[in-house]
Amino acid sequence: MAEKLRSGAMPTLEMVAAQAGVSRATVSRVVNGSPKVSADVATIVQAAIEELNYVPNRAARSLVSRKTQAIAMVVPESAAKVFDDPFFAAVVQGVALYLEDTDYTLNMIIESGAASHKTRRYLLGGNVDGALVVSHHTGDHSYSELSRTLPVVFGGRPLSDVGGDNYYVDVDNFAGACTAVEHLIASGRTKLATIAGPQDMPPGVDRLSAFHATLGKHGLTSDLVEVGDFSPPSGAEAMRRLLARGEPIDGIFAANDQMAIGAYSAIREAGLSVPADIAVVGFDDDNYGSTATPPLTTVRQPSVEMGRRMAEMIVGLIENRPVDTVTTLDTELVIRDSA
Amino acid sequence: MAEKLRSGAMPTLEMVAAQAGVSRATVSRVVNGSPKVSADVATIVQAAIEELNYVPNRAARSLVSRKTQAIAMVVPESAAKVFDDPFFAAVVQGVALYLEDTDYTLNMIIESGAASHKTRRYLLGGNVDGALVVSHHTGDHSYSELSRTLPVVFGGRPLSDVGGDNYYVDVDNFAGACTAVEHLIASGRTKLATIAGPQDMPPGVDRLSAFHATLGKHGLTSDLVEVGDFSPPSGAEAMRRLLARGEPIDGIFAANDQMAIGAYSAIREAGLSVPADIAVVGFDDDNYGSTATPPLTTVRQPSVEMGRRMAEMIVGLIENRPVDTVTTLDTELVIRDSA
DNA sequence: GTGAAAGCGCTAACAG
DNA sequence: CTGTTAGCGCTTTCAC
Repeated sequence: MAEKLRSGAMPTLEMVAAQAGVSRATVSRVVNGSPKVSADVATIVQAAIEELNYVPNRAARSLVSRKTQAIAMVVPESAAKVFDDPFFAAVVQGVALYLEDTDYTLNMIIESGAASHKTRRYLLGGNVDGALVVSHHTGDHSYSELSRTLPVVFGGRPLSDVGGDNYYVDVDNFAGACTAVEHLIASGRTKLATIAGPQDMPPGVDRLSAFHATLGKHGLTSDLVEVGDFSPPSGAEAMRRLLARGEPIDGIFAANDQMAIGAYSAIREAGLSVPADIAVVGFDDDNYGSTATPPLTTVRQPSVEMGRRMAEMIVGLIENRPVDTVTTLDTELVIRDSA
Repeated sequence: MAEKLRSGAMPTLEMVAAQAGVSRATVSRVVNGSPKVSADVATIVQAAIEELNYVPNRAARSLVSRKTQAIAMVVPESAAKVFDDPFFAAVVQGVALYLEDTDYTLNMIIESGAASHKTRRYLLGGNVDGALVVSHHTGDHSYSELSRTLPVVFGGRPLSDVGGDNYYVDVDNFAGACTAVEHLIASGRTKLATIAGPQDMPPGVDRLSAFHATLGKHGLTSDLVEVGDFSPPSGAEAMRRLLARGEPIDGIFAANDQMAIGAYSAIREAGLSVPADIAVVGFDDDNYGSTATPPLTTVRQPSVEMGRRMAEMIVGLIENRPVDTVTTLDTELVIRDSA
């Protein structure tokens, strides 16, 4: 055994066993915290582990346990989007933060267009124990089928939750949008308009219906609705169309901050000012809004928390713990200077 | 062998061998593209692989090859920073995009403060073949020592590159800042000031020295320098201090966009306007600047490309290909409305 | 060119 | 409680 100990390479379980004068099985038990090991032996083994600075080999462990201790995070292809949307970074952060305290590893996969097939192969190839799919804005659940083979948790409500068997965590878009519109009304604005998000995305749909619902609740109505694609330019366009209608507008609810910022410029172009002439409230609370002039009143969504929950959920699923199918997170109105 | 084929589980190399009527060794050779396999046999095997939808088991492969085919991406702890700095998201994206075409997997590790020890353990525990460390703004290379044991590539020049043996890719901060200041001068501004970044971070240092150097080149000088910490509020503070000096200023170069945006508000507070009274140019070209009013003239740094290069570098290092120690990326002046 | 055999480091029955 | 015995799925000499 002396020969083995002298090896400068990474220490193996066997070396620890030799060092501690026990069998590999015992070392394995200690490493895995098995209860059936006498305290003293455990101590000896622990010492040997420390001394040798032993770290279990993941590959070997995976091979036999059929578990990879890895979780994939699939981010939609649209390279540009990941780059422009601070939301993703926040979610990833939440996930990583949660996983930090577990034995799981986070494998990032950014879908590069046509490589979707490759991604599937990877996910189904036994490379990970579970997958997290962020489809927040798109509601695209083309990975739904995967969940039959692999635990999958989505970020954002599926567009069509057929079967209702998808696990996901989402933000309460409807309620959040309601508080936004309520705020506008509470501050005395009555001629409201909205820049809605794409109507094929859950957040787009929910935030718009909340607009109408809240108006209705106060005996108001509005057909001043223009749709954008969540980008700043689209927000500006939508605002111009709204203004072009010639009807009076004193408050606008934009389905996200980026579009709200776009609206700012259109409003200024028209010689109007925020919030004196038109109050604006957005949704998301990303840095587009917080650093704008004037700082944007908006609805904050707990992105980091969302990531954390997704991670918690997938781990629970992997380890066969009971997990709620859907988790809905609350939003919070952040009042700044635009409304 | 019939029994084995009927298994619904993941197909193994052995099953493919049986299906193709060859030995496992041969299948392995085909899978790994070994040249010494007759074309016809290779075809048969390929067919079997297709038919069974075989995907090699990573763990098993790693176990014997001593390679994990995984690369870690270590992002500094400061949770807030990752969230606020679009730069990170872009770099991660670049890395993921490059790796997409390789057989490597990206393991994201966000350092949660004290867990640094855990991270080291993970990196040294043979879990990855190499590591990418993003220390862009901080220049913190506390992982330098690791590179003696594991291939490591840094994002951003080390604060002190002792030994000069660190591999890293960086952006040409000095040259970039020069173009910014040149632009200011070219547009007729002569009373220049700068909001510098922290002087314990390479970008902070380089961008400031470029400011002085460019001024000098044109026979100008300026002691109108205030330091910020790269955040919007710090930019506002710095601008106020600059203004409070009472000396005339008609152009300011901010070491990054976030501080430039902060400066905007301080300038407005003072009843001045951008760019009429004071021209402003930033650095980074993130969405803080592009969506501001007026849109910020700035120096774009190729963040995605930086990630791509880092990935390329680490893979090269892992596979023992000759790799340049340092890669410096060029920047580009983006002229918008603020200067 | 192709097959046989020997593990890689670890866990999991199964005996004692 | 602890040791023995088999492999997990794959690569890789070493013969043929």
